[in-house]
Order: sequence, then structure tokens, then C-alpha cells
Amino acid sequence: MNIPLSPAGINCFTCQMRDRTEWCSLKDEDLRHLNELKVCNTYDPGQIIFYQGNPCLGIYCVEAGTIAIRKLDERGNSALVRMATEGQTLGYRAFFAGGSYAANAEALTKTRVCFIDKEGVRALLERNPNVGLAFLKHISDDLEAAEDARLQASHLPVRARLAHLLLTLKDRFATVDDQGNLTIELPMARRDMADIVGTRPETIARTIRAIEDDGVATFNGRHVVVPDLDALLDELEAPDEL
Amino acid sequence: MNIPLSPAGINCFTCQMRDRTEWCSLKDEDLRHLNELKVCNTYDPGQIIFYQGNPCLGIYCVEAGTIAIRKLDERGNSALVRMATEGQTLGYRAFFAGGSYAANAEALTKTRVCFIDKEGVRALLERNPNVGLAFLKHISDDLEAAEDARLQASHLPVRARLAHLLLTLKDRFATVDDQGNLTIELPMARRDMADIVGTRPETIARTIRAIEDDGVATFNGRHVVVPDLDALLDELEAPDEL
DNA sequence: CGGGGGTTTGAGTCCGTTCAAAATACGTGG
DNA sequence: CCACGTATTTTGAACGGACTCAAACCCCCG
Repeated sequence: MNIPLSPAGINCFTCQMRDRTEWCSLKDEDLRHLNELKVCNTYDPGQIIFYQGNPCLGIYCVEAGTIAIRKLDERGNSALVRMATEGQTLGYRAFFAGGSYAANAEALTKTRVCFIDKEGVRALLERNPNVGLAFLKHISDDLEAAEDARLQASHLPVRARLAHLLLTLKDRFATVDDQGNLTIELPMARRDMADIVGTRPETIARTIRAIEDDGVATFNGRHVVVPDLDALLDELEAPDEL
Repeated sequence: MNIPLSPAGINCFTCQMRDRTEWCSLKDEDLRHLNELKVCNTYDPGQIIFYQGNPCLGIYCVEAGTIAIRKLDERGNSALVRMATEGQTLGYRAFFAGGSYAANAEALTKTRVCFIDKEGVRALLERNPNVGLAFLKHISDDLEAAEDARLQASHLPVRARLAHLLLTLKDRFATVDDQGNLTIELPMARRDMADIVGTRPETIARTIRAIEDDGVATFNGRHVVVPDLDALLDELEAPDEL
């Protein structure tokens, strides 16, 4: 297969993503240090970057591609906790809590990831307190998102939650086609959408059907066309207005 | 009413809870600083310590009592995000994310809380890097708990989730009665249990009924007797075994 | 061209909700 | 200490959304 990602030998100094990461406050010496510590790897779709239950050996920095954080329970139920794209960091929760990873990280697309080993992270945290603050902010945001998701899941019907997912994906995967329609290229299978919304694939299929019947969006495999964004926005309200 | 809480003028040096908080690594000079910064307050049941949507002015440290963190959505639905008791810190999520509080904090019992203002927290963070690490650990644990709760909520029936809640409350509110039975004194109303489990009060009532009929526990207002802990533990499994 | 996984559809069931009313607990003032 | 009004909890009946089980379908790939 050909290489959509630039060759290895990535350099933190020239990394386009750095400003969006926790490392954005690092300068000169510290940045040089990070650059030496990190180890780069590429993954194909479907490959697992780290496994739920494995001890945390360090943290990962996504340079390119899309990754799914998927959590499994004892009986094989799974939930897609979150998705990570360029500039995001993975595995920090386990690192700070000091235990094992609580979820799998699975590449959805071709992906390039930098790994920074535990000791290295610790060293950088010591050298630059801003790194710690950046992580605190990041985790705080995640926590709020997780709690919001819980509220949503228990009070909104599947249809509203699916609409919410589409709007989330829009920010990262949408383009505008020749007719001026909004189109979204879904980065995941129906199964994954079910996991993320907290339901079954059958229900996702039926809900998609219902949304199409109402003319809010048209689904064609992973290709979604949204003629009127407002109509999709309206789906977010719970079924009570007048 | 009489005074279950000792008089004001609390001192961080003698605070029994300090070892359990993020401040456990503070020594001498820093601790003195914290002691001067903090402002103590007492609250009666039902009083709000801070409001969802209000800007974060600092963080709170619970010295005695039980507090409910309750989140409301636009339509008046509420969910009990978590409960906080002695030694826990509140409001740190908003502090680090830099925005407003994402939930109400409401005293469930008589409560004494110390407030540390934003600037003060910042100063302590700078003086002692361990404080930041302690917060990172704390938030990481919260994040995992929140994500677990989400998985639970979408895959387990109400009955299992209620059992889970009872087991959580056991750690903090259970005693053993004269016959050797485990008894739990619930710190909240049915309404709150519904919120925490993510359902309606009616369903909680019915589920309690079902649990009683099966002899797993006996409810009498807020007084719960559990004759056999194992039976309660069994409720956690999903309804599939043989 | 023949699998094989993922997706869609269908029918039936169950769990939890809604709406409404009865019962109980609680706090207040007489 | 009791009576009363209010709020919470419990119960009932009917409805509905999502699940389960199972079969048909589709698309991709070898």
C-alpha cells in the first residue's frame, strides 16, 4: 500500500500539532529533550495501540489519523468512550491514576503516534509546571464531557443522541459538496456508532431510516448528506415543544 | 438544634481530614499559608454551596458532612453526578477547566466546608508541585468513574444499578445492627436515588419493592437492612447465567 | 462466483415511562 | 400533643421505545 503519511523520523520542533498538545509550552532545551524521548510508530486501521487492562507504560501523542478509545466490560459489551485525532494525547488518565489502561485504543485510519515513556513524562512534568496544568485542563474538559454524556444518555432518546454524534463528527469530517450540501464522511462503522450512542446496531439502522424518512439527512454507507443543518440541530431538543 | 459540628476557627494543622486531601504533601510554611488562605463555612441540609453556571471563584474542601453534586439540564431534568464527603475537594474541575461550575453542590447533611480562593490555589500549586499531581490523580479517578458509570447505565438494568448504588453507600453509611445484620442509613431521598441511577422515582419505588420481595434487602424509609451481602453482590451481574 | 462480515428489516417482548390517584411522612401552628 | 396542609413516596394501568431473536440483504474481497 502507498504511504499517505510522511516518513518516520518525525521532529517535535517541526510538528504541526504541537501547539494543540500539552507540550505547547515547552521551549528549546525541554523540547529537545521531548524530541529525544519520543518514539514514533505507525498503525494500520484496526490495529490496537494499547489494550485495556495492560499496565500503563507511558503516554501517546497522535500526530496523524483517527483513533477510537473503546471500553469493554466482562460480557463483551463495548462502548466507544471517545475518539482522538491529531494533536490529542492518549493514555494520560492511566498514567496519572497510576494503574492500567481502562480502554483499548484502536486505530480507525492509518495513524502515526509518538510514544513517551513514563519516566520521560515525569521528567518533563518536573521541568515545566505548565505541562501539568495543561494536562489538568485537558482532563477537566474530558470529565465534563463524560458527565454530560451520561446526562444525555439517560434523558434523551436515541435519535437525539445520534444527531448529536453527527454534529460532533461534522466538526472534523465534514465537507461541502458541489451543490453546497454539507456532507460527512463517517470514520466508523454502524457498530461503532451504536457503541458511542449506547445502543444496538439494529436501533441505529432504524433510527437512520427514520431520520432519512424525515428528510433530515441521507445516508449512503459512510457517506452522509445533510441538506439543512438547522433541521439536524432541531433534533437535539427533546420531543417537547410547541 | 444542637451542634454536631465543632465550632468554627478550624485549623489546617489539626485537620483530621488533611491526609486524605490534595494538601497532604504540604508542610510547615505552605501549610501555614493554606491555613491563612482558607475560609470556613457551615451549611444546613438543602443549602447550596455553589451553583451550576456561576463562575468558579475557588475550590472547596469538605471537612464534615455529605454533599451532593447535582447537574441540571435545560428542561429541569437532574442527575446526581456524585456525592462528596469528608476529605474530598469540590469545584476543582471548574477551576482547572477555567470556566463555570458545571453542577450545583448541595449540602445533604449539616456540613462544614473550607473555601480556598483561586489565587490561593494557584499560589499553592506553584509552591508545591505535588499538589498538582494529587489533583491529576484525583481527576483521573473521577474520569474513570464517570466513564464506567456511562457504560453501566447503558448496559445494566435499573435493578443492578440500584444495587451498585447501595454497595457504594455501604462503604460510607453502613453499620452492623444488634443481630449482626448490615444496615445502611441512606443519606438521600428516593428522588436523589432516581437521579443517581438515571431513572424516575416511580421506578425506584418499584425496584425497591422487587428487591424486598426477593428478600435481598428491607427498606424502611431511609433505613435499609441487608441480611445477606452476597445476595446484594449477586444483583450486579447482568441477568444471564445458568 | 461463493463466502462472510456488517447492515437492514421484521415481529414480538420487556423494561421503564407516563399520567393519575392513593397512601404515607413531615413540618407547622393551634 | 394533635390536626392540618404539603411534599414525598407508593401503587396502578396503559403506553412506548428500545431490545432480542432471527432472517434477508448487501457489499467487499478473495
